Amino acid sequence: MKTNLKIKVQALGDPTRMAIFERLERGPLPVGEIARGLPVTRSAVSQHLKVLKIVGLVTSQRAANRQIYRINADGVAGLRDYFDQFWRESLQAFKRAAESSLKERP
Amino acid sequence: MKTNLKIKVQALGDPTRMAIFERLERGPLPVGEIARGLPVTRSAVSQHLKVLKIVGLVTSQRAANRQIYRINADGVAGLRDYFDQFWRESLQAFKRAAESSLKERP
DNA sequence: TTTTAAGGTTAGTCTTCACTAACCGTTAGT
DNA sequence: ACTAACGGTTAGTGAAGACTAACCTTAAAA
Repeated sequence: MKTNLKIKVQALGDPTRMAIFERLERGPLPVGEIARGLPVTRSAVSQHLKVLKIVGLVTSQRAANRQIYRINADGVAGLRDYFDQFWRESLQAFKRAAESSLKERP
Repeated sequence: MKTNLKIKVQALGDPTRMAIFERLERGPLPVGEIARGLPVTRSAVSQHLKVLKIVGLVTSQRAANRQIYRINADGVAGLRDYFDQFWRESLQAFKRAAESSLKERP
């Protein structure tokens, strides 16, 4: 599942998609509601939601006429875990580097 | 500092930049070493490193001829914290939604 | 001093992709 | 059945930016 992480980051790399993503943080919303307040057309929002859904950052569920989108918490957890792991690894690398440079000039 | 988060994600949204970023996970490297093994020229790598540096994901330090790049752990921690916070918030929103729908059909 | 290697910068090209407009299907209300 | 609202899809366009090539500076080695 590590492969998916890159395309998730890639998906959020677009500012509009990031804005949509943040709009869903507080709870599920229909497409029209998401589009309201964004400086792009509903069509653009729809396309972005499609991408976010494909990469696993949101899910959708229809209620009659409406399509309700919500955050996929598991997808977000994956991102957090990735950066947490990355952070740990780079910190460890930093320690190793500090120790070896300490040996060079004791 | 929350503003920086978006441009950090935006920076990592580019696959090549992500590859460079991951290349530095295990420890600091000079530019040439980073470029080695990547399917782009050293010039491209240099430009990408400039972006990563501006957004605060890497730092650089010169050693004689070479420019050594390393991960900025604080920058990564910011990303992790953001997604962790986002994850918590969306989970909470999910619980709220589940509870209210429970009241509707008891 | 000349040479070699390392890295940053710039100009220009080319590809990617975000966006709009127009259209279609679907559902609920009249 | 007709209408209105909600969403998804497509084609075409435009702009952002990733990339290369050429050039520059700097530092160490010859």
